[in-house]
Amino acid sequence: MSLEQPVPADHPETKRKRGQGVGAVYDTLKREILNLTLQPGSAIDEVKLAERFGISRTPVREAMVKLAGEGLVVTLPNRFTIVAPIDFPNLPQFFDALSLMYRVTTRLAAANRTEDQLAAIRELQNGYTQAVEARDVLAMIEVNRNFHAEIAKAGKNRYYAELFERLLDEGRRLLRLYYSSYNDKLPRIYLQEHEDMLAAIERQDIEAADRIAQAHAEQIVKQIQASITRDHRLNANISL
Amino acid sequence: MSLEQPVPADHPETKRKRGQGVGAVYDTLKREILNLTLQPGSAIDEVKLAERFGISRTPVREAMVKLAGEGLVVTLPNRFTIVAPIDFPNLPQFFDALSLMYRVTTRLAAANRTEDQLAAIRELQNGYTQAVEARDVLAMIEVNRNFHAEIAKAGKNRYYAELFERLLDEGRRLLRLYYSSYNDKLPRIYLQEHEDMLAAIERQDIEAADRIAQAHAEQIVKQIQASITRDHRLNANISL
DNA sequence: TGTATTTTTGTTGTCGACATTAAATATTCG
DNA sequence: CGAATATTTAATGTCGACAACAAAAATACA
Repeated sequence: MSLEQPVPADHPETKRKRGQGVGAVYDTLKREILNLTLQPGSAIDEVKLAERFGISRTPVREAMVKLAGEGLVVTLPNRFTIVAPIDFPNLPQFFDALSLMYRVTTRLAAANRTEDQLAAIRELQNGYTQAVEARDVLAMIEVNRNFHAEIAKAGKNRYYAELFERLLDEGRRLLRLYYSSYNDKLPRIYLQEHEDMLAAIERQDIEAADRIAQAHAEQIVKQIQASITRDHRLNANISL
Repeated sequence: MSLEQPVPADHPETKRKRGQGVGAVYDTLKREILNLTLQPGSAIDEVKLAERFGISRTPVREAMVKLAGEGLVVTLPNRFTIVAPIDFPNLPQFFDALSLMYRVTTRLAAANRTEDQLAAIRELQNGYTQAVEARDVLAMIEVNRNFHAEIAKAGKNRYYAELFERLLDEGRRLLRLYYSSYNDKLPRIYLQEHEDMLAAIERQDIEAADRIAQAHAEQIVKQIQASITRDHRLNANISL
């Protein structure tokens, strides 16, 4: 089940400056993992990657170590490195942590946001609106992530922001998995919830921000869970 | 201000098996950073490390990348890697996140602990008692960290557990900084609080666990803040 | 024919060497 | 003598090569 076209070649002839190879591999791999361009569980070939980027294996390996540190890939010693599988049995814990981070970061944003940060968040909300109108699911998922990441940044707690970004990234894979086709209803609900969230942050209403964030989290969790249940039923039918 | 004797040589002649070099460097560096054996902000020499462990620079660098991913070191491109400085202006956010993780992990532990995990936690509490009796500050700090990390593990949420461990580690440096000499009063307070916490987890009293964890967090935060204030006053006097 | 052992194959983990970079030092010129 | 420039120095980031390792394939043996 390939969700995307074959990966365009990254012009290995493009001369990269010294010290940028690791970052290039890291960024590209991360994007491809979160977009499900690289299938969870699939093996990653160091040599091919090195050839693709026109560099040696050393910087490729360093990029792998970074990705492994964030749990995006898993290294099997002396064998290979695989794209981190999606850990379905772990989803309840994931949702729990995600919900808490939604709440905490939105609360803090309401308390600590500056005008500039408010504007940055609003800018992303505009981008989300455009993505909905363009029916561009990919863009919606990405902008949604950045919207909440920006709120976390405005909350000014890097520990929460970091964990939240990790959770949002992991969530991107789940959303990508279940919302590959456009569905009209959901995005509009989220749109309104984002609007309310933004308003609460603007008027620095911490308790309202908390309530809205909690509701928003529940909404999303419910949707993903429903999608998974639906998916399981489909699979069950196939095996009949 | 050296807090420890010169580092004992790690027997470079000790033949390590292939694939263990990175781990050895990582573990050793991590311990030395958290013990303040390596001073925050001090430079780390890749070549010397390679010589010390009797390996080449490649695995040393991979260990650095891992440490950098956890925020324990900071890499200055094309220059050197330094031990992560202690970010004092960031302490309020640190305390906020630490307190929340104390609460969340203790709550979850009360809800989800198995008998085995309960036993493991109690075992660590015994170790803490011994460290207090032996007036061994170093051991107290380390066992304290492991005690709470074990509680987090019993809570069965790896996202919380991971963040919490990172915070506890960072906390170790602060404690090490301010409690290098033994003070009789504090450890006994913590001892009692740990006892209460363990009891709440045992009888699966979630609300009590939460309350105790919150109080425990406040206690610790207050102590560290007081130490820092005291320290600042000392410094202020010096500059008079 | 099925199982145990050896050989082959592909990939990893590590090494020593080298070019690139930025600071430190020496040199030039006003 | 002092500031700007050139040179040296020291450490990094990267490379190509090689040996160790684990799976797969081939072979031997019961």
